[in-house]
Amino acid sequence: MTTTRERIITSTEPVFDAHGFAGIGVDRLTEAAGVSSRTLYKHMGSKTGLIAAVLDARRDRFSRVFAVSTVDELFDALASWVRSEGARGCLFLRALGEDGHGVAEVEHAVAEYRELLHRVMASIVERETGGADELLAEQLLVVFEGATSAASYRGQRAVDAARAAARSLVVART
Amino acid sequence: MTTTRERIITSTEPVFDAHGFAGIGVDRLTEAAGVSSRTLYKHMGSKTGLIAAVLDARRDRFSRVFAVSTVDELFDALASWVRSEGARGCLFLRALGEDGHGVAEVEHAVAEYRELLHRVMASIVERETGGADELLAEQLLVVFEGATSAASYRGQRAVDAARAAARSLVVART
DNA sequence: ACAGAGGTAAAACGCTCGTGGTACATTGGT
DNA sequence: ACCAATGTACCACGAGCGTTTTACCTCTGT
Repeated sequence: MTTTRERIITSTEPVFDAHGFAGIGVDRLTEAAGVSSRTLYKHMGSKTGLIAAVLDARRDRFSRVFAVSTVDELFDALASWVRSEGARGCLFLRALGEDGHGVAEVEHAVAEYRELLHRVMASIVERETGGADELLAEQLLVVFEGATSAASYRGQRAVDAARAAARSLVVART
Repeated sequence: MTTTRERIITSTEPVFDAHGFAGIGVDRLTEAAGVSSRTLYKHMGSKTGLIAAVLDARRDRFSRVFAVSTVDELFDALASWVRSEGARGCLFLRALGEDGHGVAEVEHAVAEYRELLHRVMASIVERETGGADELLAEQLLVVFEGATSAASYRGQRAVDAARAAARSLVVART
C-alpha cells in the first residue's frame, strides 16, 4: 500500500527533473500528483519541504540501485538508470544551484547524497583493489559524475566511455 | 571601452551562477548591473535574451581560457578557473535544466558550447597521441565534465584527480 | 548652441506565485 | 449508525514576477 505522501513524492520527482525547481509552480505539481493543493500542503508543509522530501527519496532509490561492488556493476546500474529515466544532470547539483544554497533542508539532503556517493566509490575501490586508495576513489567519483552530466547530451556513449575509463584506472593502480 | 551591453552581461553572469536562472528576479539583475530596467530591456530585449547573451559570452570566455593543446594545460586552466570563479557545476547544463528545454535561444547557446567542448577534447587527443581517437576524446570529455561537477563540493581535489586520470588514460592509449 | 543619443527613476500593467481558508464528500472502524 | 480521518473543489490573499510606459536628465559632436 502506498500512502498519499509517497504518491506525491514519486509523481512530482520526474516533474522537478524535467522542469527544475524554481521554475515550476505548485499547481503543476498538484496536478501531476493528482492531489489538491490543500492535501499537498498538509503532507509536505511547503514547496521547500516537498523538494527536500523528493531529494531524500531519490537518494534512497539511488542507494538501492547503486548498492554495487564492482566498476562494471556500477556502470551497468548507471546505464539502465539512464535508459529508463533519461539523464538531465545530477538533480542534487541542480537543486543546489537553483537557490538551494542557504536552504538548510535542501543543503542537508544534498550533503547526504554526496556522502553516500563517496562511500559507494570507496567500497568499490576496496573490492577491486583489496585496499583503500583515496586517489582512485576520487577518480571514480569524477568519472561517475562526468558520465551523469555528459550522458545528458552524449547519451550512452558517455556511459560506455566512462566505464572503459574507470576500468583502465583501476587496472593502472593494481 | 566597455559598452553598456557588455557591462550588463559581465555583471549579471555571476548572479545567475550564484542563484540560478528561474529563481532570480530582473530587479536583482538590474541592481547588479547598476542599470535601470528600461536600459536592460533596451539592450537585451527580454530576460531570456539576457540569459542567452550571458551564455554566449561565457562560451566565448571559455573558448579563450581553454584554447589548450595538452591534458596538463587543460587542467591547469580548469584549476585556475575554479580558483578564481569557484565551481557550481556546468552553467549550461543548469540553464537547460531550469526549463531552458524548449527555449530556442538557450538551447542554441548550450549546443554551441557543447560542440566547442568536444572540439577542444578532440584537438588535445590529436596533439597528445598524434591521431584521432574517438573513445579517448569521449573519455576526456567525461573526465572534464566530472571535474567541473565534483569540484563544486570536492574542490581542487577533484581537479587533481581528474588530471591524473586523464593523463593515465592518454598513456594507456599510446 | 543645440539636437540627439542614451541614460535615469518611478510607477503601473496583467499575471502567476506560494500559501491558507472554507465548506463539502468519501470511507473505514467500532 | 456514526465519528474521525482524509480527501476534494474553489477562492482569496499579499507578494513578486517580467515587461512597458511616462517623464526627465546628461552628456557629446558639430
